[in-house]
Amino acid sequence: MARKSLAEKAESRTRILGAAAKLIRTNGIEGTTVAEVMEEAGMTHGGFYRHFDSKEDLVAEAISVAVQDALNFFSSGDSATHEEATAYVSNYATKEHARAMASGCPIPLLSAEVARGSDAWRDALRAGVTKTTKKLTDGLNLKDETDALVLLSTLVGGLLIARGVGEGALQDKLLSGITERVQA
Amino acid sequence: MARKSLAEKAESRTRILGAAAKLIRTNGIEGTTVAEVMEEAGMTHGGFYRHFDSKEDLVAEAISVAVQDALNFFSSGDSATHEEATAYVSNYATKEHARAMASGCPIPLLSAEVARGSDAWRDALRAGVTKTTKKLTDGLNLKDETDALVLLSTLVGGLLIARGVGEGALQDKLLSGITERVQA
DNA sequence: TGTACATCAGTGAACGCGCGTTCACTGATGTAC
DNA sequence: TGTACATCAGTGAACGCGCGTTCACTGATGTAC
Repeated sequence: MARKSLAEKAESRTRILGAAAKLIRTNGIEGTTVAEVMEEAGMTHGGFYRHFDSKEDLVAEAISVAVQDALNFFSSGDSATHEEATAYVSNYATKEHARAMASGCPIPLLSAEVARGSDAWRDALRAGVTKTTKKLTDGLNLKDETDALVLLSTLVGGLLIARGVGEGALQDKLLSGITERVQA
Repeated sequence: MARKSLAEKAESRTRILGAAAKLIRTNGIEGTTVAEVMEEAGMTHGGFYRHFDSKEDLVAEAISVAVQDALNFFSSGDSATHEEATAYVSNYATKEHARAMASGCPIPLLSAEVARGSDAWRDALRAGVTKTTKKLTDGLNLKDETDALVLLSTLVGGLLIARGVGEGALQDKLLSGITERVQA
């Protein structure tokens, strides 16, 4: 295949990152292959290294993309409206979110692998946690960011456990319990 | 090598499961190889299939072992003393626990992979969540198991995020915030 | 209780396979004049 | 503005490697008599 224009290259890169952000959440980082990502982006695997130095490199950027996806739930800027923040909280611990891995919050899906991964991966995830914390603190008028971190922990832990135990009575009790007790 | 006695075979099996329970928490399920597990157990990889049908099989049992490890924090039986339960809670969201992957709580370490895995894996994890919930409900005199599930979610989510963002100011704020606000 | 022999725990080499990465190649794009 | 040519995005085959699993082999264990 012949050379593509710079604009097309930029579009390819965006497609690769989007595919990776989706696949690492669905199948995990180790469970996602470079070839799969490229196929999902509509290309063959050989061209991958025109865009990224390594899979590790791709993953670092894909985490940032997944984090940004999640933050796009809020209006742009550093703050959030009260409506956005309460909607974020009440949509978090739900069956729909538990099932939606490809587009779900990256924190419960990726944290364990990121913990064992590179500094760049943790940097990308930390940026997401920090920004989400700011949104919640602001939107819910919490007294400090620590309150938002604890709230986020409850949501993330609840969703993680809900997925880990699988669908059924325990998951239902857990998800409804979280949503109930977390409403401000 | 010659045949081993039945007693020796049982000891080998126990060593393999112990090694697997430790390694899957340290390196993840996908990040753990059969050869590594066997080496950690003091054997070569070829003998593995005298004990387990497949890696998936081993992992299902290893999750149960890891879960039992965590429950051994409590005295035996279904209930727990108040001291045990408060100690469990106050030791959970700590730097020590965040660093101790090999012997740490399996829930934050394994849930994401288990969610994508087999029914047997989820069954093993669900048993752990259910038993831990009972211990906390009982030991802390909570009004119902849902309260215990929400508490466990906060602890698990907090530890998960702490590891995901890595050591530093945010992790410190998160861990101390959880421990503070979770004391009954 | 002793003997004969079938069983099988563990070894180490080998299997097929899929991984991340590299490479020669193509021809349109980008650029120097 | 047009021309000549160097660049390089993407292809598809190939690389070395490590994975889960299989297998022939060994000799002490377990068992049938």
